[in-house]
Amino acid sequence: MLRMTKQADYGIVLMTHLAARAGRQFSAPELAAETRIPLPMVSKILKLLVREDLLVSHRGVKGGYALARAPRQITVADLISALDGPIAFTECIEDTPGSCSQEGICGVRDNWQRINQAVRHALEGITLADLTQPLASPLVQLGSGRGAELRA
Amino acid sequence: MLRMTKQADYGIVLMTHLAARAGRQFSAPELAAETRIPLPMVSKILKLLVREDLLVSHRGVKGGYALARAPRQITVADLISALDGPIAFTECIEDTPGSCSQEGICGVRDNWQRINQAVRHALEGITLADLTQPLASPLVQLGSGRGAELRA
DNA sequence: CCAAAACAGGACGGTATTGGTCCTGTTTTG
DNA sequence: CAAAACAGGACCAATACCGTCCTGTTTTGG
Ligand code: FES
Ligand code: FES
Repeated sequence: MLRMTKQADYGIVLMTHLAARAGRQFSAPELAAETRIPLPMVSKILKLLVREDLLVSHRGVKGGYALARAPRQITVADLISALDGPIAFTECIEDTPGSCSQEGICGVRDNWQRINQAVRHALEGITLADLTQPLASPLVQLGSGRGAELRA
Repeated sequence: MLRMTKQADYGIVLMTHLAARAGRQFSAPELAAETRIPLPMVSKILKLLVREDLLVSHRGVKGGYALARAPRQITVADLISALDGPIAFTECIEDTPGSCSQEGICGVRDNWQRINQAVRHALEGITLADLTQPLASPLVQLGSGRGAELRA
């Protein structure tokens, strides 16, 4: 089906929520209530995002989470990498040779890179700031944005 | 980890192999031998690709498979859709309302589309023809025009 | 100084999806 | 009519994911 994990999905919802109300600080229970995402999940996800330096946390009774950078400087690619691990869309991207049995005879090796780049590039082209804007011209910042250049 | 399934991975290898030697017809055992992919898998995948009209098959003793269209008209997106199902990168793309619990309060709804489009677009931008070319300047054939702005 | 609220960091099991094999047809060649 | 190859599924084993829970540690404020 080719989809990202629910963790990343949730993560984007949470971060968007946070970005739309930037400045303030939100606790996990608070975010869970507002997004209707089960609290344990919210908690788990936020913790991961802190470790990846996309959020900063404040402990204690009046604790909570806030964005670590400006919305414009957090991309969807960042979020997905943080929550689902590196964007290794195809199998043979590891730079370590020998990891793939094909290697010697494989005619696509280099092309995997190409595909990975394309996807990564597309995801890097979308920031949290973009996601908070209600998308004025419907779906058409694509051609002008990243990703199109891949094609020529 | 965000990767496509092995089926799609294999599929791309197989199709690239086929595209590089277009015109001819290859049997499943033949392809299995040349790509070192287990025969049952090869068979399974090729059958799927036939159903999706990306390959044409010929039965009988001297049977085999050949591309259904020109390499330039088969995109990586086609292959992935055929083998892994529709590219529904995020959860809430179904146009049928009610499929998501968030719906009412969700501020990202429209943005899922944006993300999906970006990924799909990127994958539609790569054709089999591209994959058969050994990619001259390493990963930098981005702006069709030779070595202009890349720099850095 | 202590209790409550919130973050930190893992461990854990149930479930869905995938990867891979195999079996039983049907079509074609010679 | 036998062999080679495609067609179409059924079928498990392993894996990854989703979601929960438990045991700390830090901060607030009475
Ligand atoms: S498939 Fe692994 S190197 Fe090509
Ligand atoms: S998350 Fe489903 S509609 Fe927004």
